[in-house]
Amino acid sequence: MNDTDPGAVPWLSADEQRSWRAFVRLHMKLTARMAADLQAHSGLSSSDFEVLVALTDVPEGRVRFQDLAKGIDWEQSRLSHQIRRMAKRDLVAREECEEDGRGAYVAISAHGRAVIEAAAPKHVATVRRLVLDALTPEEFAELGRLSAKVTDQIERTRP
Amino acid sequence: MNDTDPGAVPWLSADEQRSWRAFVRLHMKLTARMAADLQAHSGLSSSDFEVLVALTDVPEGRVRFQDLAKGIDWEQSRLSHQIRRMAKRDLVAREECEEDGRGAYVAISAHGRAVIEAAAPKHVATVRRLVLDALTPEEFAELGRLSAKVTDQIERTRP
DNA sequence: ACCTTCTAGTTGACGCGTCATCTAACTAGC
DNA sequence: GCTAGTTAGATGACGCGTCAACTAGAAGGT
Repeated sequence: MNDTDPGAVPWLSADEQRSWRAFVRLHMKLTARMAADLQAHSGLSSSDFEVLVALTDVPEGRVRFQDLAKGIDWEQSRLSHQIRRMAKRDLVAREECEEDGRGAYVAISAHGRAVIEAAAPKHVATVRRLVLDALTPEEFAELGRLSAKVTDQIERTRP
Repeated sequence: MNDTDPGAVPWLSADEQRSWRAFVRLHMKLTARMAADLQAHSGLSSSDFEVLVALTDVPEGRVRFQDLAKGIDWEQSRLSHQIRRMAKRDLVAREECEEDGRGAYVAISAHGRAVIEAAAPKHVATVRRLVLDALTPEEFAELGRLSAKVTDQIERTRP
């Protein structure tokens, strides 16, 4: 925990540390605010939102569990729990799968569709207000570019 | 959910959407990987780590609950739960506060100190490997600058 | 047909974070 | 001193996410 500790793995320089902390701080603040906003305006958690968006992205409004999990990069068990809770609130419904007796579809409900269609524009507005409006278009593009670059590195560096 | 929907709040352009999704994806991947890494190498959660870092940042190694909560920007109740769990694992200890009968200190234990001192260099190495190494110094500085800019905007825009 | 093996999804336990609520102790005004 | 209001922190309930079993159906070889 000491920068001058000899023989230690090099700590971050003051500049690096400042950048890193700014970055971490942004993560914290942004996720917290987006979640609060979504909850306040639409009664949805970020997870609810993510699932509903994925379901409205396919025309039929229903997807196999497995495919949905892959699509949003979730563990399958997490999805199972989430869908159970969402079904209880009538945002989605489980449906049997005729082709494969083990499988199941998760389908968006009419209510779920209404909720997500009301929530989405507010969500976009929040993204605009909190992020897009803070940056020039060039800066925002750069942020995206740098993000992609780091993500690539993360995926290249296998655990 | 439709870009061409007239009268709707403007959705993001294709470019904007690509940048935004890259950014969100980075958040997801990075937090997941960092947490997994920390857990694997040191048996600590990100929360554990954050608390221990805050505690080693003060020379006495003990801080009042309230101050600690403010320092790491946590809800007081969250901290209370977290400290209870950490105390059970002998990473920290509660200590009474003589000056204020309501108050309490949370103090890092010898074991906690050993754990964090082993964990910190590995954590820094991971940050370097996953993020710093993906970018030029200029790019990393730019990432920090943009992060700070957006964070400012978020804090300016009060909920 | 039978038996392994794989795959789809579920479930229960447990750690985590939030919210609302509670207790105890400090502070101010009288 | 007493009382009202505030502050420090704890606690219980509940939703969430992970991990490790577990169930049931599909596939493929014999």
